[in-house]
Amino acid sequence: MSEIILKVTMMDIAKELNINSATVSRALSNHPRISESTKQMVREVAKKLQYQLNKVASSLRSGKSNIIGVIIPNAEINFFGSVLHGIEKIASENKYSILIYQTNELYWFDKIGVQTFLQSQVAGVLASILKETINLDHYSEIKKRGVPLILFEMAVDTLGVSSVVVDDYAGALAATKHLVMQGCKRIAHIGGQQHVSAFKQRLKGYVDALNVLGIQVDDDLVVYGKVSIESGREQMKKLLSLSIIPDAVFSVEDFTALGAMQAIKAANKKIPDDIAIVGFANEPFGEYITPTLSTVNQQTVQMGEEAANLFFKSLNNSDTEKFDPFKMVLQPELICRQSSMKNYKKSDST
Amino acid sequence: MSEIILKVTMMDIAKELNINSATVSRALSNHPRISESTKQMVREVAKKLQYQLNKVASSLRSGKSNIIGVIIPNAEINFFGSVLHGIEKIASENKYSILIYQTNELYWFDKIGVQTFLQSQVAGVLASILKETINLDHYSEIKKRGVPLILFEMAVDTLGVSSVVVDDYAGALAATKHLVMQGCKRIAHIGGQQHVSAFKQRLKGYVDALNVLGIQVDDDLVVYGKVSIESGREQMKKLLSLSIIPDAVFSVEDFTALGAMQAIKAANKKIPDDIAIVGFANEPFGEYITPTLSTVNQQTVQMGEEAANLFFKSLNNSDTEKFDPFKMVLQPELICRQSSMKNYKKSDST
DNA sequence: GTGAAAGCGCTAACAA
DNA sequence: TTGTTAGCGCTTTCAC
Repeated sequence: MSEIILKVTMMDIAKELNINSATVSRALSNHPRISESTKQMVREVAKKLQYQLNKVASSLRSGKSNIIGVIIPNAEINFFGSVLHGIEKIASENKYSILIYQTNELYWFDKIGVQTFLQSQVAGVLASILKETINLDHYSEIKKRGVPLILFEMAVDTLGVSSVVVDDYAGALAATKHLVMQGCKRIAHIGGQQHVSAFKQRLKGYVDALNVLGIQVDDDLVVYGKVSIESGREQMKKLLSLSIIPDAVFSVEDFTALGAMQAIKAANKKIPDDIAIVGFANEPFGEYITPTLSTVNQQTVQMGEEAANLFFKSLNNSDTEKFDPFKMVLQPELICRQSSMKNYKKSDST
Repeated sequence: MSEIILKVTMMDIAKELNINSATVSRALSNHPRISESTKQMVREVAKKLQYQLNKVASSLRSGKSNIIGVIIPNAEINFFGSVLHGIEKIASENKYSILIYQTNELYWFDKIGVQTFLQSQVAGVLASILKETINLDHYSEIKKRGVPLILFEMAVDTLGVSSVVVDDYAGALAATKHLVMQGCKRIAHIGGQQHVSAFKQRLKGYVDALNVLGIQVDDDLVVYGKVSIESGREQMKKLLSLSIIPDAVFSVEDFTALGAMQAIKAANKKIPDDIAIVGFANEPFGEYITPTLSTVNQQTVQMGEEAANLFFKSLNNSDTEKFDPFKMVLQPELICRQSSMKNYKKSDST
């Protein structure tokens, strides 16, 4: 149990077999010009001595590493845990490891994270950049040093790097159309901070859906708040105080939708019969509340997978030619649950 | 924008200043016996040339790395995202980076993860071992190679390593006592798979709480299922079919509790008036369902932080003396919400 | 098909 | 206070 395994190197294997350490290296990496018999012997001794490759030395010598750096705001947030899962899955399949760094949405941390990754000689960086971005110099430094950079969740066109984002506009369009199809006539929108482009796109989708379907957009029915339960509650109260209240709400985000639902219930209105509601983000709780919340799924795991895939593609292409930045836009999925289904079958869900 | 930063080494700085690269190394690491003026000059040139330390070379030479490997089942699961957040926070504060690996609860992945970490020369490994563990040889190999190993969520006494766990017994005790204090007389328990020690401890806490308070444990009121909504629903139906139904349920886990709540509602019983209920895990949804779910908080972020702290402690102590394995037991926190508060104030929560 | 030798970029022991 | 030298463990020319 407590015996200690000493450091064993290729040199040790070479000595044991009276061969050169270069041959050992070649044998272990399955070099074509090494005889099967030698490979066999080397593998046996390696196993006997419990040899483990020293990736640090290997990486230094070859100038290549198989580590990808991932920058996220916070691993505790469901969205990023999911993306991380997707990234690690693909990386793992390609025998790459994942180094993570949390920015906590702070510029300073973000900058240190990038620097640490660069010093660690990562093969690439996958990052979700800050919502409030002042300065992107540290990101262009990644590019300048020849390290592939892929963005997810947010795209920054000026950086000239590939990115994976979800089509917020299409999601909002689908959600709003769905409410119209349910027979809703006065559809309100609780919007988010308009300097966040995703929230702006969702507003645009809402407006365009109504326009396309020949419904006049009523400015009174569009209110703005932050992404929080409290804010949703407040904004909904405003909507409920209108002379003619809405019969549906498309909310920019699930937590805001939750707050709105609380306000609707407090006003003794029925969901979805009096007011139908659709959120955005597919937060896990939506499936468990009463009524269950219709929402838009952002394909988070797929986002991570595609970001990782883009990285591996850029690895292969960089050998031959310049790899053009590619913006991958994932199509979100409308999830219709009780909160927006006027004729839903009552179930025993909570 | 598109200019390229060439690889610049300590040698480049040394040449520029006509000094030795060893002096550069010492200056940059703030060695005490280097003059302030030299340090100043070196730092200036380093900045001018946009020098970045090559941690791979540094690590190979010094034999030390500042990377910690973290093994978790799945980053998508809330619990582990939280723990990861805690670990990364402490690691980051100590200028360490985090390499992650997901096992997906598969032995084979687990083994590969450990091997990858060892090859990457990590300074330590923090791991949540598999629920169903057959073979722990790869974990004892970590120890044999002199790499500190800390377990979280699950402890394995035979491995002789430090661990951070939550006191399941105390949590169950508190939850059950709370139900008694609410005036409940017939308290049922929906248990989990009894080969999982955490679930066993929760059953024990339930039994002991009743015993201590002089309440006879009724075997009919203890049922077992898996950790899932469906299972909770099924087990609750069993309890509801008893000739005298329970007036409270302590459920082994929040999802099971959610299923139970659905079954109670389907049977047209009121929560908590007819049947009060407490879960375990503090899943986010508990705050948002109707009624809000009382539960036991497992201190996940703190678990990660303490695991990382234990690692850093073992780093310091290993220099002087053998570091004794230490089992840190976190005290869980009972969160009383509507589902168990017989006299709760009606609020507008959803 | 294998060996010899050099060197990736850094740090640490030993000199001076 | 700084320089010299060696070498961490590996891979990769260039030989043969």
